Amino acid sequence: MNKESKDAVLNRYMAQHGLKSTRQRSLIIDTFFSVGGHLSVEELWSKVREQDTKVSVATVYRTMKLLNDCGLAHARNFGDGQTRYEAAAGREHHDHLICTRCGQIVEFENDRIEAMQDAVARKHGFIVTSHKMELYGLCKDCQRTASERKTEA
Amino acid sequence: MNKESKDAVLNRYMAQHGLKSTRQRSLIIDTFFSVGGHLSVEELWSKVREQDTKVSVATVYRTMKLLNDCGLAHARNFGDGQTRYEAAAGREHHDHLICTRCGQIVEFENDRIEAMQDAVARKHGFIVTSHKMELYGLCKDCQRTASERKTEA
DNA sequence: GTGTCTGCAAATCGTTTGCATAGCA
DNA sequence: TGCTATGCAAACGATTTGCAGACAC
Repeated sequence: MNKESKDAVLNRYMAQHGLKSTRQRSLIIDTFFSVGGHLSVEELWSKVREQDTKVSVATVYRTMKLLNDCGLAHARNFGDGQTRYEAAAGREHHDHLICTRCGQIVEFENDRIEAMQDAVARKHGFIVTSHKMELYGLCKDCQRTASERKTEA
Repeated sequence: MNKESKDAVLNRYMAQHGLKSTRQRSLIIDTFFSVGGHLSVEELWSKVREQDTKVSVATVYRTMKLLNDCGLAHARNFGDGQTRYEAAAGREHHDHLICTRCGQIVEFENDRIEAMQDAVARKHGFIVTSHKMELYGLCKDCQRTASERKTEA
């Protein structure tokens, strides 16, 4: 059903904007949703080229912008210099835990933090429309690696 | 006294790394700390050039990287495509409220949110070393502007 | 002196765009 | 047919780098 509503959103959006469905677009979109995670355009492009060598980066950029505009994907920026996209259809808002050693990204959500953010904003006269919260640190595995290294040294 | 410790940190860092104090570096650093706020390299460069027309952007980039490395400045990324720097010496950790209409940036800190972030991370096996939290929305003035517009329309 | 800086311009990196051609409806 | 999409390569904006001369110590 998630699948259906995704296609529905996409079809409606494309119809409303006079956009056409093409082989490349479908391939890119299918690949994006089937791979999942937080993909950079570069990564997605290489996945797509496993199916069709001729697709250009430009098309991947254009398609991801389209998915972002119709709300099916969210552009994210984790400080590594490239934009990453994540699937957004019917998903709750969430934030990220990022391991600075291995790059693993874990999603989480916490209503109490969100409520407190609103409270802080209100105190400063702001009305919050969106926010970004990223926690950087070491995941369980990398903590172990780090302590092993210390022991070895 | 803040000034003294800043210079102390800088001098120690420069001595340890065999770096030299130059006219341009001093000018850039002084300008950065005296202007304050969240400066892009471009903005800082233009301020610096009011004093010395000959300074190149490259030097400003190199100097800000230096300040960042020795911990006196923090690089920030508010999604407008350019890196912004803020003074960091002896300041508490804080987060940002950003007005999406006028670009105003307000700093705030909230220990309870930070505590909850740590708790969430722990639940996922992470140890947090740093984080980024930005709340985007409308500041008081821009809310008024927005509602006036609605009234006019 | 000698090794670090600086300015300049060229290079890079991620991303966007113009244009002629290919493709969907 | 008519209009959108694609691929390509050139254009972009922010940032970095190689190099020869300038400067600090």
